[in-house]
Amino acid sequence: MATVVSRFAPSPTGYLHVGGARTALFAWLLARHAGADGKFLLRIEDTDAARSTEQATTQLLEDLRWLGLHWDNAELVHQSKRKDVYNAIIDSLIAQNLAYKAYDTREELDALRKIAEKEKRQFIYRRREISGDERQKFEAEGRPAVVRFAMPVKEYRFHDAVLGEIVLPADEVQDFVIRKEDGMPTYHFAVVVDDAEMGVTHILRGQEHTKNTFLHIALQDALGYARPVYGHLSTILNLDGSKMGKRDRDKKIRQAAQLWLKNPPHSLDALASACGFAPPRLEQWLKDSKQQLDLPEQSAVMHAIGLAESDLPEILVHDFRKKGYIPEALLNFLALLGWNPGGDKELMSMDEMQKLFSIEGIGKSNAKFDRSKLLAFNTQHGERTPAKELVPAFRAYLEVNPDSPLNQATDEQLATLLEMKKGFRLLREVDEASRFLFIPDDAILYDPAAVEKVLKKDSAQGLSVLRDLHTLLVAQTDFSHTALEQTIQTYGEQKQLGLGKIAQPLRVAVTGNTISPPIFQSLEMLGKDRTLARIERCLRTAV
RNA sequence: GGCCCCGUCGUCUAGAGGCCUAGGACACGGCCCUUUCAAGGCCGCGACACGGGUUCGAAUCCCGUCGGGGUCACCA
Repeated sequence: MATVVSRFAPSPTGYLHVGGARTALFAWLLARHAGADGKFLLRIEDTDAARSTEQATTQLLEDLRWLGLHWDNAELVHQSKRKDVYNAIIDSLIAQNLAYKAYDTREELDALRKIAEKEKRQFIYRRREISGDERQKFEAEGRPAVVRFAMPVKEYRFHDAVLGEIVLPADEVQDFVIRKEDGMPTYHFAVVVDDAEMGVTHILRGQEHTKNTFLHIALQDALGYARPVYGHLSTILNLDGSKMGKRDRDKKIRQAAQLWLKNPPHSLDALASACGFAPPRLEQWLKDSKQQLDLPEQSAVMHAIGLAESDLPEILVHDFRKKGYIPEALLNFLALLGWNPGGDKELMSMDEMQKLFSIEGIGKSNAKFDRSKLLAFNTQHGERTPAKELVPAFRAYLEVNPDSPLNQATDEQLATLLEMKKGFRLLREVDEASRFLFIPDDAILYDPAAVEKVLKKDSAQGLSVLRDLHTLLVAQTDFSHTALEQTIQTYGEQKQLGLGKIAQPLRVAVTGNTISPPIFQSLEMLGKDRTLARIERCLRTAV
């Protein structure tokens, strides 16, 4: 089998979002499919100092680890640290006259673009000869310059592994910037050099890069690099057809904030002080849909206007983790957005996906992200995976939900909980449904509607059942769920009561609510003392 | 707007000229099971964007129309 070296090369501007996750997954799958001959590399594209942050890199790695998309290069490649490498190559390109310094100011370029636009033609940048005098003058006055690659004017074509033959006619060829004024290479230059140096053979990336590929192959030709296999992936869209982006969360918060300001009327200053913002900053954000808040700012605003995390669309990998998705399920779902192994196969383990993956199976058309299908996938993965194996995912969930009392639980307990709630849709459901087991007895809050319906109605039949049960359970020595069920079954037969009439009062007494994991197992886990304590407290205080 | 890509149920898709009165999954509706919530079982609803060709025969090939996406940076 031929060697496959694929890579994922994100720019660190925040948490990983699902589109990026899918790109990473495909590249990972491609490498893993090749087994021992495959490598998956990770590189950080941080040539844009203004947008890249250290923190974002950390988050990115964390997300990738959570997904289980492990990379094979021990040492992470940061483009920002390779400036000298790039510049040496750029200088040699200049020496060979394959690249040149261009002194146009941004204003000049803008003006040229405007003119082109007015004349309804495309702006094409080609080398503009300047006299030696002029050059000297520019250099003397220290006029800033970029370096452009002198792209040979000819037709370019390449075979895209997913899209097929792609052509760029010669009249669209132009000289593009490879070194910015600040001395950093542009993305186009850095990718080409790094992919070559890292020995990358397969590049899977978003469709927005399709046309960039011509620039990259021109550079490869000039530098004598081999041309890797390219495959451009379709875009993931929202259900309404809009592009699924990190901004969607921001958008939702902005809408909610505007609504909050309107009815009932609140002042901008009130909101600003509630979330600790300077009013002008807040106002700007509210008006300008291009502005974005960072994560802490978002939660400050959400807190101020009473918007819950669960009201926001999940976009970032982190959101899905926090919500209680299992990484394998997310990955399985993502994989099927634009790829399928052919036939009816849908539910797959990571191993199966690795085995079945191929570039040929990648589709060309955009896919809409349907969360309800993802939810179903999560449910099915949860169901088919043994509870024990789900514990790490549950832990990872709890890690980002530090407020959950389940953080106190042992792994064994978590496994039991998972087992009890088999059929759960989200880990969050297991969490929320089990919290009653990990809070103090006197912290149970009785839902008034539940008390009314289950305990008080029908001349307080529920209450009298509860008193009977208390007596029975005091005498109960074996508190295993099977023994408990036995006892209560017998009681029901004697009283001619269906299990519902007995289980529900018990549920309310122990959990405060009408919804819980299976009741007998819950009682077993709670233990005799706490069960009795809760029944007593309920009889005493709930009515 | 120029250029590039795409177009099968509401959604993800199977389909590579006859196997298609178009298959699966999710969602939705109904029924069943049930100690709650789920899960599960069964049944149902539901698509080849449109118009022309080519062919004995087209969801599959060609052309056009329409629709969607991408891209036109010293951002990646």
